[in-house]
Amino acid sequence: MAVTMRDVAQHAGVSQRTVSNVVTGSVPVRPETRAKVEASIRALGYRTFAPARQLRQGRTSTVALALPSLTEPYFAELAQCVIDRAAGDDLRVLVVTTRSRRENELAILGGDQVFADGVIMSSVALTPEDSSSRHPTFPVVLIGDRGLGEKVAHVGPDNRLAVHDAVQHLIGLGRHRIALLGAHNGPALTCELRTAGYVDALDEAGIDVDPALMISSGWNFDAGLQATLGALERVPAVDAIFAMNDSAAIGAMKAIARTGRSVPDDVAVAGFDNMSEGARSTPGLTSVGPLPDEVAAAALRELRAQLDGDAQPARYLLPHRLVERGSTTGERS
Amino acid sequence: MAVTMRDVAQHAGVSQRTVSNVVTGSVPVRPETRAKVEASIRALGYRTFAPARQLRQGRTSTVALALPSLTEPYFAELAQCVIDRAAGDDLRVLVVTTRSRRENELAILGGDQVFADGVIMSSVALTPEDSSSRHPTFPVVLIGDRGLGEKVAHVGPDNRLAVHDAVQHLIGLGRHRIALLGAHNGPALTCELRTAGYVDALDEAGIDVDPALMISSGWNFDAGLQATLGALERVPAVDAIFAMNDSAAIGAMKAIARTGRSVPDDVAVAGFDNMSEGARSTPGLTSVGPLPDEVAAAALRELRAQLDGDAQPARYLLPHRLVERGSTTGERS
DNA sequence: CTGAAAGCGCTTACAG
DNA sequence: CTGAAAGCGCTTACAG
Repeated sequence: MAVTMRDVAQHAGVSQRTVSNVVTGSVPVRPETRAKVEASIRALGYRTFAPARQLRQGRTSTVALALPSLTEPYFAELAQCVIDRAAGDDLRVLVVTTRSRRENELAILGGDQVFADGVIMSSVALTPEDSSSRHPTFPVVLIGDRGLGEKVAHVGPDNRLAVHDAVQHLIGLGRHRIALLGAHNGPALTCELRTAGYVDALDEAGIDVDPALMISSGWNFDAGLQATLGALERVPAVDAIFAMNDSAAIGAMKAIARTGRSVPDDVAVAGFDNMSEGARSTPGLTSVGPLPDEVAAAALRELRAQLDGDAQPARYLLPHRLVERGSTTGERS
Repeated sequence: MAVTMRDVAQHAGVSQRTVSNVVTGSVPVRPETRAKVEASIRALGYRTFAPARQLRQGRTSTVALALPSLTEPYFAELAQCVIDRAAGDDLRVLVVTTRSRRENELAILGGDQVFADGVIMSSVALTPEDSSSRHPTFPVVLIGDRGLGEKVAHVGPDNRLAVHDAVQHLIGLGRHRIALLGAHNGPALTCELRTAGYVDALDEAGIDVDPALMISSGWNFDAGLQATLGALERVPAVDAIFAMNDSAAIGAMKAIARTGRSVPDDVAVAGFDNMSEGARSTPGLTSVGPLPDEVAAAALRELRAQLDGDAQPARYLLPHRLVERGSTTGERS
C-alpha cells in the first residue's frame, strides 16, 4: 500500500485518529475538519487497506460460501440470494466451488483455506463417517441434509415431508402412475429422504410402488431430459413425474413436449427447489421446497448467531412451500 | 482469534518464527520440529488469521469479481471460470453483484467497497462520460466494451467483427430475411457495435437492412422468447435470427418451436457468448464470441500484470470463435 | 535450521 | 471533538 492513513493525517494536519474517524464515520467530526481530511484523502488517493482494519477488529466481515458449482442454476440463484442478504449485514461473500467432491468439502471444514469468519456450505458429498471426524474450529453452517453430527449447524428442508406433499398434490389431481425422476442418484441422503417421501405419499393413497417408475437420472436438465425420453418409451402410461429437483423437472417437461405429449394434460410435472426459473418456464413449474432466499436467510442468520457467540449450533428444518403452477394445474401461471 | 501463533510456539517450545515456517512451508523445517509444531497446532486448534498475514504481506490475494447478476447464466458461467482460474493462482474470489446499475459500477471503481487487491468487472452500465471521471487508484480490469478511457484495462471481444462473422455464416446458408433479436436494448455500446456488425454483413452481401427485422428485446431467455413470438407473427417470412446473446437465442428457439416451425429448417438461429448451455440445447446453438473461459483467463492475466506492477493497463480484443451447431447447420451436434 | 525483534496499517481505550 | 500511544497476529530481514 502506497499511501496510508498516517500520510493523510500529516497532509491534513490532523491526527491519525481523526482520519480514522472520518473514514469510518463512527464518531462525529467537525465539518471543516472532515472536509480537510476528505480533501487530503482525494489528493493522495488514499484507500483503506482492509487487512489492517480486519486484524485490528479481529474479524474479516467476510463469509465463505462453498457450493458444488455456479453453473448449476439452483446454486447460482442461491449464491445470489446469499450475496444480497449478506450485503445487508455488511458482509462480503467469498465464493468457493467444490465440484461436489468430498475431499474438497472436507478441506473446507478443515479450515486450511478459509479466509473468512465463517463458512456456509451446501454440502452434497459428505458421508455419515465424516461426522465423526474432527469438527471445524470455526463457525460453519451446512445447507442441505445433515451429514455431520450434532455439533455442526445445519439448515435444510424436511425433504421427506416436502416430497410427500408434492406427490400428494399429484395424486389429488387424479394421477396414479407417478414416476420419480432422479432415483438412485444425487446426494445419497437427500435422495433417500426424497424417495421416502414419494413412497409415503403413494402408501398413504394405497398406490403400489412400481420400481419401473423409479427412474434413475442425474439431477440436472440434461439428465432429466434424457432419462424422461427413455422412461416415456419404456413406460408410456406415466401420467405424472415428480423430479428430484427443478432442473431435472424442466428437462422432463422438454422431453415430454418432444414426444408430442402435453404438460400437464398427458403428464403432470412437479419438481423440488422452488427455483425462480420454474416461474418463468412454460408452463410454469409446480415445485416444492423452501424458497432459495429463505434458505439463504436462514443460513446467514444461523452463521451470525455463531459469530455472535451463541453456544449451540442450531440444526433445524426450514418450512417448505408447495407452489402450484401450470405444469400440474394446467393454468396459465 | 482465540489461539495465536505465539500460543502454538509456547506450547511446542519453539519460536514463533518456527511455527510460521511450518505453517507456510516456505522454509524447510527439521522433521521432528515440524511434527512437534503440528501436534501443538492440532492440540490447540490453531488456524492462521488471514488478515494478519495479509497486512504483513501487503496484499489480500483476493480479487473482487463484479457482475450484473449470478442468475443470468452467462455471468454464472463466467464467474465459475474466474473462480477456477483464480484458484490456480492461489487467489480467492469475492463476488459482488451490481444489478446492472451504473451507480453500483461507479461505487466499485470508486474503491469504497473493495476488499481485494484488484477488481474484475463486467461492466454494462458505464457511460462514455464516466471515462472522464476519476480513475480508480487500484488495479481494475473491465470485461466487455470500453466504457472508460485509455487508463483502465479492458478485455473484450471485437463485437462488430464477431457479429459480422456470425451473420455472414447465416447468409452463407442462403438466409436473407435475418432478424436481429435484441436491437435497441442491452448495454448501449455493446448493442451499437453488434448492430453495426449485423449491418456490415448484410451490406457486404447486398441485402437491404429492414427495420422490421430489428427486433427490440431484452437480452435474456424470457424476453427473447416473447419478442420472437411477436416477430414471427408480424414478419412470418423470417428465415434466420441472430440474437444479441445466447440466452435470448435459446428463448428464440423455444418460441420458434412453439409456433410449430423447425430450427433450422424454417428459421436458423445463432447467438453470442459461446455459453456452454448452447452446446447442450436441442438443437445445439450456433454461437459466436470468445469462450467464457478465455474471457476469464484474459481478465485474470491482465489483472495479474497490473498487480505485478506493469506500467500500462492493456486494452485488447479477444479473438472470437464461430461455433457452428445444429441451430444453423441442421446437424445433430 | 532457529531466535529475538521490528513493523505491516489500522482502531481504540485513555486522556484531554 | 481531537491527540499520542498501544497493540491486533502475522512475516521477515538480521543474526547466529
